Amino acid sequence: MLTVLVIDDDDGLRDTIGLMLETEGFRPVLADNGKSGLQQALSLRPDLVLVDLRMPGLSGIEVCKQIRAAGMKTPLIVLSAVGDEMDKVLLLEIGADDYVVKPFGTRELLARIRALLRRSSPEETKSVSFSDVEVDLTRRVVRKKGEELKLTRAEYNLLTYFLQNPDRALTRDMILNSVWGYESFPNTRTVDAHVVRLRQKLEPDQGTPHHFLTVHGVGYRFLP
Amino acid sequence: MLTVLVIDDDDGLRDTIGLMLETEGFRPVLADNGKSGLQQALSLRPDLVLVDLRMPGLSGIEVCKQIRAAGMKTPLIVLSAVGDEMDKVLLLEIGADDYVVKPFGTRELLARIRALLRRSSPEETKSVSFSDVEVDLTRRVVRKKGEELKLTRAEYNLLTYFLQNPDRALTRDMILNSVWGYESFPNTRTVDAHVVRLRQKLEPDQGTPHHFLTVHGVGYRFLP
DNA sequence: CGCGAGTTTACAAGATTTTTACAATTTCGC
DNA sequence: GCGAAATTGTAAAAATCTTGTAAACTCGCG
Repeated sequence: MLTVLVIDDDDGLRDTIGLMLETEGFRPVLADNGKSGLQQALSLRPDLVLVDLRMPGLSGIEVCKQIRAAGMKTPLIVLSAVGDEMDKVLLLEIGADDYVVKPFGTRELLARIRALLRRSSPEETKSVSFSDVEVDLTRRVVRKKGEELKLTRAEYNLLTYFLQNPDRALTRDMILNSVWGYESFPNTRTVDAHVVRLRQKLEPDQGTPHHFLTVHGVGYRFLP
Repeated sequence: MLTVLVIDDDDGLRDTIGLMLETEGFRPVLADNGKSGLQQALSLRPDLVLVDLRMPGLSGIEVCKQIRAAGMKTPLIVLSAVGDEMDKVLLLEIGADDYVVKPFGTRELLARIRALLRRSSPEETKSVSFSDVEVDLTRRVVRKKGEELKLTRAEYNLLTYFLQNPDRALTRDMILNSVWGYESFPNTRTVDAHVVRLRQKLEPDQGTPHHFLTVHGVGYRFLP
């Protein structure tokens, strides 16, 4: 019998899912916050984890990351609310395998659980691409026209941030906060310096950016 | 008549397998938990053992290890649930010979049992290799160009962790968590120290790593 | 005690990040 | 359109961070 860990602070939803899993032949284990959920994930080693993205305390993002940081490869489904920005890149960044947007039917959730369990055994390589650039999220390697090229940590982080926010005007402050975090306070010009290097390394047409566009007076916009 | 020991906590499955074995001309012996299964394995000396990986109490992993620790060479098949990470290295680490993913058909299980009995008579050595390095998982010995070299316990554990996670960017924390476990909290630089020694002992081209690559700002990546 | 394995420390070498300075470009009032 | 002011591009210098490595240290054990 397969154990499914459900981490969600919404009591009603958590119980609903638990009941559904039980009737469908799974063994549900419930956690009502990120901290205890993470502990159970690590000690229990469940066959699959469902985790709510938005929780007080330890967020779903953190839970996912730490589960992966502990070396566990357990299939992981994120439950996200409607407004949440949820894309493939963020998903892979935090190590999740799939996501379901609330509100969802139990049928849909079940289908995704089964699908994930079915395909989770063979190791998939996870990558996203745009134009002639391919970003391999598990290897942390970037290829342009198939040939591997080296990005530094900041460049790589910036790139994945752009990938997570395609076609949106992003201020330098937004970028700094998201990519550099709240701890460090670099000059906003730092962003420019790194964008320059991304362009040098990734733009197909040197001299005229096609992907990393500048939004004058604001910041940048990434166009896949 | 060949005796087959079945260790599984799932009553239905255990009985199904038992029945199947009986009709196929084997003598099945059933155990519903790891502890009694291990005892029976040691006292009964069966010709083959089927063991469920995930059981309360003594897990299948432990059962396998202890059977091997007791010096028994009995063929051993692991029954694993879908989500379980099950690769050649782990399999050999714990001393199992084959595995079947649940749910499985009795035909498939039977075929594997027969195949294993057929080839289990001649002593097989179990190893994985990369470049000119050969890792003998049963003997816990590493050879480079055929010549045996000594790895310490930590070095060996780190190496097998790399072997289990080829071609993936691994953070120092992931490595620490998986190789050193949650109990001890060594400095992350400890990882570096051990990687250095693995490189010194295993890299063919001293000075430029071909297998133990560093991912600057992140950790390491092992390339077989 | 002395040994061996494992861990930490220290520091040099190297890589990356940030800042800086100046050139190029864009914006905007006229 | 013109020119000043603001903004951005860019390369190179400066500051910081990371890693490789060896040596020092710790710990358990015969």
